[in-house]
Amino acid sequence: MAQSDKQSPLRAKIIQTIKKIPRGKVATYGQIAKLAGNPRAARLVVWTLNNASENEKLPWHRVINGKGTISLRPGQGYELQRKMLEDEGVLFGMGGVIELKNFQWRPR
DNA sequence: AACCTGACTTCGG
DNA sequence: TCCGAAGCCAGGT
Repeated sequence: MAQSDKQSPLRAKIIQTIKKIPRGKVATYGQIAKLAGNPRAARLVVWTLNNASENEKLPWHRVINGKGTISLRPGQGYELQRKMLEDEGVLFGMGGVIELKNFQWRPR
């Protein structure tokens, strides 16, 4: 009853989750979506980042896709994100692939 | 109101 | 293992 929540609770949840990603680690869109409560909201994470990344100061660079690669395209922020991750200690393999088994954030 | 887009994920061939 | 299509959520046009 009572639908007092008109805003999207997921959006706030997603933001909080991303803010919890520790430095030197990365998380996937699906992972964040799942932690936020909707494993199917991977695309919602994208939308949220684009809208709140600067407002909430989110570590958007720590969010990558499930393949372990940066989803951004060269010239669209790819180089920047990669640089920021490398600066935190995240290593890239051939093809710009990050070993998730070593760098993926694991909340407990 | 309908269609399209977006830094995705998952399944099938 | 790689490629293509479908599914998902919300906002913009």
